[in-house]
Amino acid sequence: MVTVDFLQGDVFDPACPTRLILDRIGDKWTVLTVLLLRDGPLRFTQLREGIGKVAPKVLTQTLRRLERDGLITREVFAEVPPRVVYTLTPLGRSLIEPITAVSDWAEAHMAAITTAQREYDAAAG
Amino acid sequence: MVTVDFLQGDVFDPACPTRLILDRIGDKWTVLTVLLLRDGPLRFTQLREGIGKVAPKVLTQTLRRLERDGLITREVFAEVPPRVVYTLTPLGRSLIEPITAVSDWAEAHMAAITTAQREYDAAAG
DNA sequence: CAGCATCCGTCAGGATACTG
DNA sequence: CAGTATCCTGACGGATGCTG
Repeated sequence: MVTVDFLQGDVFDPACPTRLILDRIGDKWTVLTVLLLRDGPLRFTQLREGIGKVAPKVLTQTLRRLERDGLITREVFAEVPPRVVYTLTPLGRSLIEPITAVSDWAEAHMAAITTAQREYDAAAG
Repeated sequence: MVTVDFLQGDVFDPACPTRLILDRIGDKWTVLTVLLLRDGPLRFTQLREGIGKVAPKVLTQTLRRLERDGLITREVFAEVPPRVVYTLTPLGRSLIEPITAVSDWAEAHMAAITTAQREYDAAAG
């Protein structure tokens, strides 16, 4: 087993924290949700509309996971009709920075990637 | 549609570069592969053993995708037995930095996340 | 409004066996 | 050695309908 010792922890261990976060980041709506909440708390429907095309079930799953991880809080107001507000915790807010690092990289190198893809596809198929 | 204008590009667009990279990062072996290649070129079997439990088919998929995106190169030596060497391109190498940012965040906040999870699970189930 | 319940399709990922 | 060829499974994501 090769180790990657410039990273603490064993990325190869399925229980590795980095793997956990990578999995979160990898799923379809988590990052988008965090980004949407960046400018302030939002209600369920606002998130739903903000994201575009999410089934409520899926959004709920995403939100529950984020809540469980301590990245957002869920506040229920005992009103009729009910109102539920989701807010980034400081922990959740702090995630924006590494996300942005990835995003910046993506923006910066998108052209190169696209070019590489075109060349690859042209070369063989 | 809410926009997240502190990020260039529309993260909500499925064709968004950030989404593309996020998807790559999200899949199971891409990041590990890049990290393994950090210290120099490796052969197929070395990667296979380094990762631990990957079906050859899956590793091939991962490598092909990385090659197509221009993050690694694939060199075939016409020998018997065949030898194939994978190497990070400068582009691929540059991805290590944002990955590390995420990893560092994960390490730094792992304890907080685990605590949050335990509390959440204890509160309800 | 904010979801839960239910059913369903897809596809990444995996196990296994075989080959240039 | 470095894959390819097959077959298979499960979890994620989605569509729809209903309810406190």
